[in-house]
Amino acid sequence: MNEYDVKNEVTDKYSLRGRVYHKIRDDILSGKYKENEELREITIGNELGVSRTPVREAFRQLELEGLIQIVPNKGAYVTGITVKDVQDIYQMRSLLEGLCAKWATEHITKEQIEELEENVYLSEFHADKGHTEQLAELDNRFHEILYEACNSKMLEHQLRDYHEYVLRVRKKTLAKDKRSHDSNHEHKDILEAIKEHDPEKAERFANRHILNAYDNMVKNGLYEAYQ
Amino acid sequence: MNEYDVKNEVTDKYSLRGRVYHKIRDDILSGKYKENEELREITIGNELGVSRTPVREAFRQLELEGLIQIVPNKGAYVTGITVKDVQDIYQMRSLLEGLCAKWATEHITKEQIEELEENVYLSEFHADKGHTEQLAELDNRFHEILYEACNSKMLEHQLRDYHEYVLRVRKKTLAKDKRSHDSNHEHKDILEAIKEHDPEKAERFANRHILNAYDNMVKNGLYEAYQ
DNA sequence: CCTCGTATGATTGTATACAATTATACGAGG
DNA sequence: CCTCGTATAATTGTATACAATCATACGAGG
Repeated sequence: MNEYDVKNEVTDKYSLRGRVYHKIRDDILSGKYKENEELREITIGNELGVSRTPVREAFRQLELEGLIQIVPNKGAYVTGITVKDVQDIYQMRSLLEGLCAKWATEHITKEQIEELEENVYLSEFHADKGHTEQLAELDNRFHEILYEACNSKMLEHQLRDYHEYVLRVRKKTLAKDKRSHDSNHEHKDILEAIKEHDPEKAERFANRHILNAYDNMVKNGLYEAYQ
Repeated sequence: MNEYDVKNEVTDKYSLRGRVYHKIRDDILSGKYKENEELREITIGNELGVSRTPVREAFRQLELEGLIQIVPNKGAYVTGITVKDVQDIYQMRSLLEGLCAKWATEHITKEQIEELEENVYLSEFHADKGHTEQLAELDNRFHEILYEACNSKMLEHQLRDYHEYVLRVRKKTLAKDKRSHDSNHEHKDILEAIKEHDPEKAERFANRHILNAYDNMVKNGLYEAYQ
């Protein structure tokens, strides 16, 4: 985790705006707010015990993300996230995670490779034991290392965004024992390709990895909440 | 242009926040604000004749885009955009524009195809005449149609973002007569693949199109402003 | 009964006041 | 001379007051 994110985390934790932002975001992603529902600044402010100012700032961010739509002088309306949105993001992520793995192959450090190796090793252990919480954390970290290693601020930023977007869905997916072993194996493949300095191979494995995660999700009907 | 964007345009035109947001954004992208420069709410507010409130809201959006970094209780610092950022975005765009063309092939309407045909035809004319303004507009529109046709809110949103990002650079690139003809030809190739209902072919052509645009930009050293 | 205009209330847009936090300067103590 | 702590100034964070805008209700006029 780099400096940028540490600071963002601080913001989110300690500022009202950050808390409001995440609260609304979660409520939209979790389906608490329905499509086209109108969000009133004062109502949400009262619910969270803050004034309109932090709520407004949170609205502006959510608008930019496309989660709500603001009509001037009128109101904020939930855009929400559909099954198709999740599906599309997985397709887009597949391509970009591939690019990330490719670039990471060319820029990764010794230390990062070692952390990936440790990560893969530990994941195997926790998968055997069925420790879903730790698995989710390790999976996060595996991808996070690649994001850092790809040496592209833009790609890193983008993939983190998508990653967060599908985090809820992904966590459920990994809860399935079978998938967690497959996922580990795919991580191992990506790591091997990186160690062999074969960027194209790493790209293909990473592509496949995301698509497999998506297929598994569909097969298990684990994204019904997003209808 | 869909309903969503019409409304956003209204926002940007008539609200102080929208104007402030675009002003700062342009100033960062054009290099007026240097890397790591501190942006003070009150200073910018005074410059634009508005209070801190709209400035703050604009800051929040810029932070989410990664153009500035906000340190709590301290200040906002310009992250800026480097040559490498532009380069990376072109690589990412290449993949996503490919995906967009692929999906567009599967969902495009008769009317959209007709508009593309008209677009390509008109572009040839303006390229001959050296009408750079119209060419830029037509090029925008060509990609815009594909974004609409791809039938994915997420991908559409993302590509519009990137497109805006590199707009300044791209406009300069098209000013070169040679490139504008090549670009038109590539547009024609994409359109033909779509008409043949060959998604993979459309994807490859779109991939190539963006990479060519990038290569041309590098070759002409047209992105020096972003050093 | 319908249409249009106006009045009224609700909501967002903006400005500003005040609180909290941070950085800096400066002096006491060692 | 250096270190540490405190006071002060500057800046952001938040709340609130007021302005502008929009939606609705209602009544006059046809």
